[in-house]
Amino acid sequence: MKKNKLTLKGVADIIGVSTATISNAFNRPDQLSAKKREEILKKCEKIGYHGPNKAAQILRKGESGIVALILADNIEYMVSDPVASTFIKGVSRVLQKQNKHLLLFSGNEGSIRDVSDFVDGFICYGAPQNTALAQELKSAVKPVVTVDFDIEGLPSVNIDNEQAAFDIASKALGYDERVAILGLKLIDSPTTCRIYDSPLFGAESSIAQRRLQGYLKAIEQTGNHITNDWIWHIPESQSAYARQAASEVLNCEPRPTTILCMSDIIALELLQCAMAKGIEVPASLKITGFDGIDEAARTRPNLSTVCQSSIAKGELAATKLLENASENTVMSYDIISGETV
Amino acid sequence: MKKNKLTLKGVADIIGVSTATISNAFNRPDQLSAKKREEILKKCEKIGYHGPNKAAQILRKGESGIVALILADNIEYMVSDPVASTFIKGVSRVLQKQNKHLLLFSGNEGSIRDVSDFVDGFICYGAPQNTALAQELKSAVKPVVTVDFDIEGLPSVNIDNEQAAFDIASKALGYDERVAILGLKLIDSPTTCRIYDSPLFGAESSIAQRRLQGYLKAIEQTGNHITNDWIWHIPESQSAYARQAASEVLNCEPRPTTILCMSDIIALELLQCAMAKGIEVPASLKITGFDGIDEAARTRPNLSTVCQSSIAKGELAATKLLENASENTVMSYDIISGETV
DNA sequence: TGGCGAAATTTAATCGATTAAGTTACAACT
DNA sequence: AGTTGTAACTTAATCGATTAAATTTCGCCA
Repeated sequence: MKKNKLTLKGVADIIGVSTATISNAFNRPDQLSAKKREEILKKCEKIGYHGPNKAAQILRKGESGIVALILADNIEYMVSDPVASTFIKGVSRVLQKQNKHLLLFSGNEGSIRDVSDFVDGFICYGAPQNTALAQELKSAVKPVVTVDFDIEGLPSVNIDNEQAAFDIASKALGYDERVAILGLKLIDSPTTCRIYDSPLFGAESSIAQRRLQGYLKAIEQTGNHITNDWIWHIPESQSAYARQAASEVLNCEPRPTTILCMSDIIALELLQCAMAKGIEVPASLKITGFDGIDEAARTRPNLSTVCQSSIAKGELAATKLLENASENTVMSYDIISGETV
Repeated sequence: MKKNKLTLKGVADIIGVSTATISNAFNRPDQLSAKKREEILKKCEKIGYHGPNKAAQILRKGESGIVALILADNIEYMVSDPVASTFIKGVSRVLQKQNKHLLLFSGNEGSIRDVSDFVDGFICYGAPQNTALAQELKSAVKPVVTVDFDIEGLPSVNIDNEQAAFDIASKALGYDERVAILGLKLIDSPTTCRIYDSPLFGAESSIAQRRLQGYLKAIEQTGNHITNDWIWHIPESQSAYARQAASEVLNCEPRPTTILCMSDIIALELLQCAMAKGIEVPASLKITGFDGIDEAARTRPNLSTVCQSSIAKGELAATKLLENASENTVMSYDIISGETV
């Protein structure tokens, strides 16, 4: 932790050229002769000047090479969720390749203005819980790419959640089913519960709403029906929250014959509960998941689910941001025919 | 994405006071009357000036509120490893509480000088693979805290890896054992292999070396012995890498009676391979892990391992950095008596 | 009313660069 | 030789703040 007080000015004095020339040697090779450039760089190396101060560059150039990844839920949860962390992987892979840096930002705390002055843009993963954030994104000074939700006017990366939900549900549903749904973030409640008549969550249309629409459509088209008290709200895609819903839904009398889950984590937890109770899957209970996490393919029986590539999503989001693209992208997905339907 | 061209100077002109006063209103309440301060803040709010530009502050004040977390392996791997991501959780929890921001930095690429000018400090998690990084940390201009390894002169957070390894191995070892070790990052090789006579990895003493010392000591003290060809090197704590080593070690003739694994991920993979082969654990094969990840407690049989709190480690590392502490901290660990020894 | 000290506010230097515009040097051409 | 064009550098304004030091204001008391 030693102090090096070398500045462009100082170095310029030592070497005997102007600050502009040194700056150009580092940033704009075409502005000086290759020979002088070599010479300058070599001398800088020798006296221990490792290039222009980054903080000053950020101020002057207005760009830092830092991209903020806003995790709509808190960071704590996100890094342990397989889907989210795979997404982060994708983002970081692209950023690294382009020599950019990744700042992790919690959507549930603080304002993006805290960092807006020194980041080059935002990737927001997942629909914001607090509407203030959505508002801030809308009026952000720096470019924004949204993922897994939409905000009017901002470029986004999504799959067609409604269609995907419709597809997987259609695959599962027979003619005369009792259907339940284990939904993710459907309403504004921090605890697992049935939704009954609660208003659906979020002004901005979220993946939860889209998936729900898809499910409902499939249920209707297959001639089945469902009431709100057989729709559960789970606040986060974690086993602990899912367990409670799983237990409740499996205790219903009569028991559902098909349960549509809005994430694999939820579905796997449900599957485990069902097996512990000796319920045969899929013979007397069909289960569908959503996401296509690795673990879903490894379990026995393996899960029927919608597989989307989180890593590709991350890569695409980062690429769009860096390229300042403005259109929305709808990615493809795969319906996995597992052993649970 | 609209442009707001408000600067301190502009605001000062509008409101009719000096730039210093506005700056003080935001940063140093004691420098002006409470009344005027209120008035200024209110007016700023009205004209849409949300406080001093952060980029300029970073340059002027020399602090940004950004902490860089260097992941010695690449980010990609780290966010999916349960131990590392739990650590990140701990770090982010503390930073968030103090209104600091988290920058994720890959240890295997680029120089920390790329960010040194605009971060307030570094937390380096895990021993650097490239020695250049170790060198850079040593001479870093900003504060550094190392975790799970040591660099002379820098504050660190560790458990006593040698003692812990000794403890867990001692628990497993009987009098007349055939012992094998599945080691993590023992040598400088990107593939899984036996170490034979390869030189051990890393100039800086790493957790791998310490754990190995602990194992060897326990092996010796219990009157057993081991040769290098029964020590495996696994480059990263991932199932895929572990699988190969597990398969090899279980095919040895005669088969080891005790296998010491340097991570839970490795141990769990080994356990699974063993069970698939119909080997009875612990009756004919004892297994120990390291780390104490949640999953290790949930498997059947549950794993005998060393449990260290990654979240506490993360919190402590962040706290030390923010407090500019300079001493080393040795954290405690628990020996988990599972069903695999 | 004048004087004094503390509080409030302003002045101006500084943080460390980038870059448009201006200057100098020099080779090439008529 | 004189002109011209281009390459190579330098000058100086600017990015948007912070803060020590200087100045002004003001309350209070003799």
